Amino acid sequence: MATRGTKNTIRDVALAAGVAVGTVSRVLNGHSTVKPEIKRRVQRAIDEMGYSPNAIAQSMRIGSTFTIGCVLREINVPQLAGFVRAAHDVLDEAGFSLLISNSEGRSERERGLLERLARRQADGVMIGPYTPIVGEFEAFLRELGIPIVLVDRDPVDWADGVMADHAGGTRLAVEHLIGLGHRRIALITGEKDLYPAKERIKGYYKAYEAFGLTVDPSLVQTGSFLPSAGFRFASALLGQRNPPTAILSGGIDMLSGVLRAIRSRGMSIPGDISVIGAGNSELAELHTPPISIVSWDQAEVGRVAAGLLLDRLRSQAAAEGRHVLVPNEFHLRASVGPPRT
Amino acid sequence: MATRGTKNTIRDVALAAGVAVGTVSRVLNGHSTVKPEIKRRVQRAIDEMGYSPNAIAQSMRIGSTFTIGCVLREINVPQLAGFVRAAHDVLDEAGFSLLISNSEGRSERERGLLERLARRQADGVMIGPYTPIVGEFEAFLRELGIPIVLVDRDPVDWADGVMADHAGGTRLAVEHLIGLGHRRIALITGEKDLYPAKERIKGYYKAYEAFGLTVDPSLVQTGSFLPSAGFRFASALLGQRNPPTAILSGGIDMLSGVLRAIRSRGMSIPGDISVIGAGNSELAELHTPPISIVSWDQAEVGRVAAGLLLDRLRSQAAAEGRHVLVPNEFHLRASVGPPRT
DNA sequence: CGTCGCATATGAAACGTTTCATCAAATCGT
DNA sequence: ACGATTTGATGAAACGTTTCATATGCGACG
Repeated sequence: MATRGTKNTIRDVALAAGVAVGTVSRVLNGHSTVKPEIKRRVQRAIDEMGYSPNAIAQSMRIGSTFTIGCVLREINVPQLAGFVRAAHDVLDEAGFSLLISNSEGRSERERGLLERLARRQADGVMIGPYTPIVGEFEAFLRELGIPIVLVDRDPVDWADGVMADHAGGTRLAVEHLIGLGHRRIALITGEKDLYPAKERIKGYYKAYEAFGLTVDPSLVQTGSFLPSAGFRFASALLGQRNPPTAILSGGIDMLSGVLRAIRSRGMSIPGDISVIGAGNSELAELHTPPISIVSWDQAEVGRVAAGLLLDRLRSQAAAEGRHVLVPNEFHLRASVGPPRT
Repeated sequence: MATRGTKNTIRDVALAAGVAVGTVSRVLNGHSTVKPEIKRRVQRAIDEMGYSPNAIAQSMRIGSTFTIGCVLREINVPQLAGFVRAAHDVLDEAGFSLLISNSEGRSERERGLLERLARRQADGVMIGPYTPIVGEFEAFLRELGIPIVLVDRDPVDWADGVMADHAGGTRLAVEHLIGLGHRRIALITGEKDLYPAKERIKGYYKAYEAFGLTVDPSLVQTGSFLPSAGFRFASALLGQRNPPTAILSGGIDMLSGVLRAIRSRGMSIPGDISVIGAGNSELAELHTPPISIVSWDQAEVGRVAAGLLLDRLRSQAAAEGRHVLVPNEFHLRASVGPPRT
């Protein structure tokens, strides 16, 4: 209840209760046996002076900070915020705090942030790095000495990972389009060596193969997940001599750029072009017409990532990395129709 | 470069360099004078063993953690994520880390999270509490002993604050509607004692007064900022015997609910009803028709919040709380038209 | 030539916990 | 009633830093 100007310590509590600091500590941590009468006395002292233990000092002693770091490209995009939110809930429940940061997809920032997390003795890290996890950067990650969960990245055997099955979802979507008669289907997505882009391309090719068709490589545009890239790629594709009849927007926040590009050319959806996005959003749902999407449960990805980390922290067993694949679904909405003939 | 299995400490560095730990510390912190030759020797030892200081131990000693906490209702809504993002950038620049958490607008969670931040010795907190800042909760906040920046809440003299001028923006919007001939304008917004709601109501009334009109109180629906409330309130209003001809959605993530409600009744915008949202979003921008909005610069709010906190940390001077009002603008888009007569 | 002062390096204390080896007191069995 | 055992409290060490009061070496000055 009461509060001094100056923070009081376990020593003050011990003094007030007339016991040794060790005893207060045992009471605080419910350790072994403390005589009920002493326990009450200590408890009362604690309550009266509104004492609560200094977590930094505890961390220093026990070597664990109950802090998890999270390094993503951009927490400002709703999908990733959804991931963070879900992971937060799981961690919070377990008494862990979440330290977040934006890498902006820049390599040196990713390194810097991770070094900071290591210095701060974070107990674990969730990260979806843009730096390729090979060679020097891979060594760097391993030597950090912190359990890592990779988020939507190629699985490695020395770390846990969660991924969404972009290949599967993309394949469903493309097959649907082909079934409708589309033969010129564009796929735009991010840096092509990054898992989500790579998998979408893979799914795209598989669909074409399944129908015995050959891909026009000029219809696959890759390089950046940014909305601005969505606009740029879509504009370029639509301006071609022989434009696509359908566009797959293969990045969680690229859809708005693609829609702007279509709109700026005065084209209609799905009359002039069919559109499919990646990841659900209010935009996709409430757009006119509603945009079909390939989607997965972002919250589930967050929960799994946090869960894997907690598991690893509990059982120090340095088992092999575990990898969880979250399924992808194709949601058909009015933005998809047969190609204009 | 090299890395031992076990983390090495300043002691190891001292040993390797053949100096005392104090000397290593002085080198690390660029303190006073160290003979160049010694400095080189120490630096080399540091580099060779890839040593980096344990931030927890540093915090313990110097009493500062370089950590800022952030407690919001829901980081999953893009507007708030935008706030977090901007604040993060400013803090990151200054070497601070950001600890985030979701209060879900629940009082006991807010308290719990703040207690946790205090235990962790956070250097400051940014918070937009849902618990009214009076009486016991106010005392609790003050006694936390951590600098606080209130985000979009009523200003108090003992803490800094950033607010958006919702009253001004709402007034502009309502005046525009009245000017177009609207007389039955609905305002839906959150818990009516919370700053953003209260201000919007204030602006709404001011606009009516400015035109010498009287308000039909049944058109002002308050109680929750959730999208689901947007749907509920809008549905109720549209179902009235004498429905409004315009709706102001007075909550950053209520618009989708309002739009769903309008859609579910098969009404057209702006033919049957004019719509204005709060806070810009891809949804508002790319909707058909685009939705007019009352908006403010969320990133600016985040930057200011972080800036106020850093200022306060630097100059321990316990000056009075400073308060920054971020302006609101009305963006007219196609979702607004004259009322059907 | 002795002493003062300055430049630098040292070692120990301190930050607030937890834990562990002791130690004192109480309880038990015979 | 007395040694053996258990129960429960104690005090100090340890975690990895920073900092501060000393200590040492060295050139300069009277």
